[in-house]
This record gives sequence, structure tokens and C-alpha cells, in this order.
Amino acid sequence: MERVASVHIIDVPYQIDRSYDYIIPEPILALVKVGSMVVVPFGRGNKKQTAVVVATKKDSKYDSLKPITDVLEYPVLLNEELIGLCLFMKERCFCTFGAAMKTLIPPGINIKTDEVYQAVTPEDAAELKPINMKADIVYRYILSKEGVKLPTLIAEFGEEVEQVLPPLMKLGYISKATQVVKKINEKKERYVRLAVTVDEAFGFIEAEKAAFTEKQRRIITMLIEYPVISESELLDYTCCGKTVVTGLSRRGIVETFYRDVDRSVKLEFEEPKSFKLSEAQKEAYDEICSLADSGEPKAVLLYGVTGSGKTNVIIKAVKHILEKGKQAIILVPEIGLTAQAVAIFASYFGDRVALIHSGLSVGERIDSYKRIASGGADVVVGTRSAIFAPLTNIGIIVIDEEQEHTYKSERTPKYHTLDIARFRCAKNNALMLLASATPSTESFYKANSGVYSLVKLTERYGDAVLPKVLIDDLREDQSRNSEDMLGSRLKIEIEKNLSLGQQTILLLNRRGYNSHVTCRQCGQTGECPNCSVALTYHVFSSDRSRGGRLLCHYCGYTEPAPSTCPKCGGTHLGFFGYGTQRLEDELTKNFPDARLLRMDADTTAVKNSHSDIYTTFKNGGADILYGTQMVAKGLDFPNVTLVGIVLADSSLYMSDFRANERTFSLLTQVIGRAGRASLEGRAVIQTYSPEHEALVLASKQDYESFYEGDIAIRKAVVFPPFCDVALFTFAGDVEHDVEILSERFAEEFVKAHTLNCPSQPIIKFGPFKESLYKLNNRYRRRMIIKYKNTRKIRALFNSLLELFAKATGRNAFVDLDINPSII
DNA sequence: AGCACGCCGACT
DNA sequence: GTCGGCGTGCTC
Repeated sequence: MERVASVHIIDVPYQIDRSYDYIIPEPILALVKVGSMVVVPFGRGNKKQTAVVVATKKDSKYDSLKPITDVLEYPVLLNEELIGLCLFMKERCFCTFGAAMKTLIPPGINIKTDEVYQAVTPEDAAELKPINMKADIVYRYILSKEGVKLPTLIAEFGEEVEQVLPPLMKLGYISKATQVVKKINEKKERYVRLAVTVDEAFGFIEAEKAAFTEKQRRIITMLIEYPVISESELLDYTCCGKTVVTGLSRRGIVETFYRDVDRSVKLEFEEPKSFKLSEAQKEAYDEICSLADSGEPKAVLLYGVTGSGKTNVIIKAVKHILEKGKQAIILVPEIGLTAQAVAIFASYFGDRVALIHSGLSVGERIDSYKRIASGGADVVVGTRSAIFAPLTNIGIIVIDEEQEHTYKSERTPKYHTLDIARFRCAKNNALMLLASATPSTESFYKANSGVYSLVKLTERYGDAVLPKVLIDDLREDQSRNSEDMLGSRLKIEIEKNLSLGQQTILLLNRRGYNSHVTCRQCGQTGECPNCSVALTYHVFSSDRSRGGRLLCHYCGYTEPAPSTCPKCGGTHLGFFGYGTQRLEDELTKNFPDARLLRMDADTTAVKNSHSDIYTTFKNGGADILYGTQMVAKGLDFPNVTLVGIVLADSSLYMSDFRANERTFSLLTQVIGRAGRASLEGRAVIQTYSPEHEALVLASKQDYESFYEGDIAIRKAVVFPPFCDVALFTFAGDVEHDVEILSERFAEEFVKAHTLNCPSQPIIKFGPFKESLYKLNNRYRRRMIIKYKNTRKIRALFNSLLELFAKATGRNAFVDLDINPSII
């Protein structure tokens, strides 16, 4: 008989997060399974804690086991595979089991518990003899409720109830039980959103100081950051009362609305487009199917040049998987792309498709989750969190644009979606399909060395041809004023497109108006008081006349732009580095009749704005779409024949070892947007470094040459895939404590390494200050370790993190990120 | 983290 | 004599 349960306790700190054995009491033996939520007494004080059963067994190596107090939910929330996944994440990402679990289940599925008093035999109530008046009243009160917390009883009857309860328990009138905190997710909820654009909202915040109270500003700031939020959450976070929202809504700045009781995401069905695979596509499809049907876990990289029709191959492959009775997960890199992905898959697979991404409301997520868990969906489409969809018979996991850094989580647990996909494919004997026109150097290396299978699509589909690309050396353009962002060549091409009625996309990887403001007299630059970065100058439509604002892109801090230097009083302020807002001005000036559409973080913060912009542009509602990298991704725009990269240098010279890869990928993608259909496409790349390799190769769409160069560099200087990278971050608000911590940690690290696993080669860098040393008033230092990810090294990391998790005070703490997307 | 156990100073 | 200071160490 398996009478012992190994459990992981939720909400314990890292250093005590391990499995603990408990004995399962006879009456609940049948209810306790792997994945069950239970309540256990923990620690000296036997504090009641919620825990998850990770295994059951006959006996334990510990002799005195405490019994499980209660089982919470049945049937289980997480199956054996997903429990295994939590343990995997704990070991790989160095998070607690509970933190891993919270990323697997949607927020709002409650796992919090309360200790409550319940009436034992309500139906016999009349026959029980009253003990005394007081006890009788208390008993009847408890009887009328489903479960009452002690504080509620005290509030109702005063402190002295505590004397009445023990006799009632003893006589069997009432009992203690553990209850899951009432679910908030079943009812209809009131939501709040901005009724104005984010630009306007920013303007409002301090435009007229007197016009808004502190609380009102807090609400607006919150809504800018979280466009989808329930009123209760909003009020919680901002510590405001309902009146603040009412006031703002009366002034037309915010609006409230109710979510339907049935919150499931409505899928739009289109008639499935029937299409025929080309010869090359058919070959790719056949190979993918044979891998998927092998009955073993496999991984394949589908490398297809832009326009080769990867999507068609993927649709057919998914269809094949479903026909075999298996399920599919399809991931896209960002929320803005989910709508179209869902539309495509829903047209083929109808209501068997479910959607998961972080932009859904709490209720919507729970509904999707429940539908998937109950077998109501076979195809899950979404962003990285959809990798955790509770499907039980996965046949294929598709990761589109696999090189995108959004697949790496930036929050704890800092998992990489590809690692989770590999785990799930291994458990389900499924196929992991990575698709890209510009695979990550790591993945292409794996495909070349046989770790993944490689399927190539080298021809463009149909009669589409590669766009003609012109690299425009801005240094050579004599007619251009140095203040201008648009060179003469690009202006001519835009003009041409406008007269032909064809559309143009312009990419500029920097939002705001100017990237920094500097005093020409003393050199003072406007800096964020919370972060060590220059503030970006923004001009919002609502305060154009007032001279704009300075904004921190990291913490959101904002202040009115000064007209004189705050340090020396100088009146000659220089505005440097041009962003998308400034581009807007220049476009308006040069092409007064063109219809413009901007897409960047400022214009897409409101829900649905992203897809609204796409739809408007696709339907011909604008001539020029310009913005940050968002414009490079997603929908096909058949009428786009010109792509302009306003400044290709901005992302080239970052210190990160993946900067080249990202630049190449972004340029390739955006260039590929031009001339998809029968119209021939053109691209103009403006740059100050026309000979840069990433740029030259992107203009030829020559991925393989780019890869050869990049992999050679990585091998020479030892970077992934030739090693793993561990990034230890030390942060805190007391600068000196952070420094001490980082040094002590490094010291202990070296000591532990030479002592425990000297045979495991490592290369250590640091600790030193981060390049963005101060962020949100926190000082940050880092230590980088290049190593090979083995169990021994993971154990080393783990022991150090446990040691320092308890040793550190509130002033400084350690964090570890394995293979961070940006170094 | 949280909590009990423990071994030393000023108090009814 | 004891109440309570928070240092130390453990959590199945």
C-alpha cells in the first residue's frame, strides 16, 4: 500500500524548497494522487501549508512522519507530466517548485486556503441538545454558512467565542476544515480601460498639475502599463477607492465595462483556403510527418527563406497530427501575432482551437485553460505561456520564428520555451518543430550537427521574387541636411510609391522624439533619477504646445522637458538621436497628403490596438506604416512594395554577442515584407556603416553565409552553442551591500568550485557593475560564468543560491539567469 | 521565511 | 525567583 506522499510546499523560500514526506491517513488514501493539492502541518509550529503531491510510495527514509491534514481538490489540477515539468523547471531555472507551478496554471485558479469551522451533521441539527445559549447561537450561525473563519466569528460574537468553540468541537457539533479561498473567477467582473490613447494619457498625467490628483495619476499610469485590468485589481494595486475611477470616467479619460459571463474568446472562422503544396513543400511535409509518426521524441528545424510558404507546410503537418488523434501546440513570438495565427488555424480546425496569451483577462485565461484541460481543444495557439497548455496527448509543438528572444522568459522562473518544449516532446513522444527564415545560431548549429533534423525550403513560393535592396550610405548623401532622417534616395522612393498608390513600411528602432537632451554649454544630459540612463524626449499630441516631456523607457518615470539647463541655466539645449515621433514630424512635413500610421510601444499599449493597426493598414487605410520592430512582423501586406530602414546602425553596436544575429534577423524580416505578391518589391537601408556584414548579407537574404560567420566567432570566443552562460545578478537599494554581496558570493563560488567539481571547466567574469548600473533605484552588479550545463554544476549553483538565499538581508539579493537572451 | 527552543538581564 | 531579549537552527 502506498501510504506515504512526497510533497512540495507552495510558498516556501528557495532554501527549504525540497520534497517532504507525509503519511496519508486511511480515510483519504484513495483521494491522494500525484498532483493532488493537500494541506500539511509544517515546521515546529505545524503551520498549515498548501502542498502538491509529487510522488506516492510505500515507506520513507524518515521515521516519524506527520499525517496529511486534508486534500483540497479532486480531480487533480496538474497531471504527472506537468508535475514532472515543475521539478524540471526547479532544477533548470533555479526557482521554487511553487513558482514553477504558478506559471503552469493560470492566475486566478485559487490555491490559497483558509482554516474554517463547519457544522458536522446539519441534517440532525434539530436533535442536538443545546449546551448553553451562547454555544447554541454560535452553532446555528456556523450551520447557516458553508464554512466560517475564526476572525469572522470573532467579529460576529466577540473574543469570547474562542471559549465556546472547543466544547462544540468535542461534542461533535462542528469541525475544523481547510477550504480553498472562494473563487473570484466565477463571477462577472468590472473592468477599466483608457478611453483615450496612451499618448494623450501620458500628456494628461502632468499636463495640468492641478487638474489631476495623485491618485488619479496613479490610476492612469497603471492603465498605461496594464491595459487589461479588472477594477478590483486596479484599485488594489493603486490603493485607491472606487470614486477615483468614477471621477476619471465622468471626465472621459477612462471607461468601465463588464466582461461577459461567458468569457471564452470568440474565434473568427473563415473558409479554409485550399492550397496545394509545391514540390519542395510536399517534400518538407513528408519528412516532417515521418518524423512525427516515428513514435519517438524528435526535433526538426524547418528553415525556409522568406516567402517560401512555411506556414502552409505547418498547417498540413498539424492537420496530419490531428488525423492521427494527437494534439498540437503552435507558438508565435508575440501577442500581436496571435490573432492572425488563431484565425488561420480556426479556419481549418474550427472550435477545436484554443488561445492562450498574457493579454487575456484572468477570466478568459481560466476559461481557455479549463476547456483545454477537459479535452475541449486539440490545437492550442499562443505566446510562450501556451507551452504549458494542459494537453495530454501532444503530437507536435510548433515554435514559429524560433530565434525570437521573447521565447525566453524575463521573469522568474526564467525558462526558455525551447527547453520546455523539448521536455514535453520527450514525455509525449512528440515532434518539436522550429520554424524560421533566420534561425538562431544555436539552433542552426544543432540542426547541422545532427541534434535536430533539418528541413530546408530554399525557393520562394509562387512567382514572388526577392526585393531589390539598396544600401544608402548616409555619409555620401550631400543633399541631405544633417537634421533630416530621410535621405534623398528614400524620399524619392516614398514619393514614387505614393503616386502609384502602393504602400510603404518604414522601420526605426527607437521610440520617442529624441533619445536624449544635452546642454550644449555644460554637457549635462537629462538622466532618470531612478535609473542610470538618459531620458528620452517625447512629444505627445496633447501637449505639443507645451514642449514635451522626458520619459524613462525603463521605469516609466516622466517629467516636463526643461527649457533651460537645470545645472548651468544654459539656454542652448541639444536634442539628439531621433525616434519614431520625430519621424512622424518629418513625414508630415515631406508628404503632407500621405496617410500615416505609427506602430510602437506608445501606440499599441491599449488592447486590440495592435491588430487594429494591422487591419487598417492591410485594408489600405494608410499609405505609410512606420514604427519600431513591430512593423517587421506578422501579416502579409500584399500591397507593400517599399520598405525603408531609416537607420540600420542603431542596433548594430550593442555589446551583446547576439546583436549581429538580431540585426540580421530583423533586417531580413522587414526586407522580406516588400513585394510578396506579383508586385516587385524594393528596400532602402540607410546607414553610416554600409560595409557591415550583417547588413550586407541581410540585403542579399543570405542566411547561410551569415551563419557561417557568426558560428565561427562564437567558436573562437566561446559563446553558445559552445558553452552555457550563467548570469548571476546582485541587486539591492543599498549600493555598498550589493558590492559586498557580489564579492562574497564570487569568493564562495570559487571556493566551492575548486572543492567540489574542479574537473568541470568554467570561465568566470566579474563581478562588475552592470552597464545599466542603477535601475528603478536598485544598484546592480553581475557575474558571468561560462560553463557546460551538467548536473554537477547545477548542484554547485543550487548550493550557493541556497546558502545566499538565507544569508542575505533585505538590502541585497542574488538572482540567476541561465542562458539569458541578452547579456 | 517562520517559529520554537535556549540561555542571559531587569522586574512583580 | 520569572518574564522576555533575540541568537541559532530546523522544517518530512
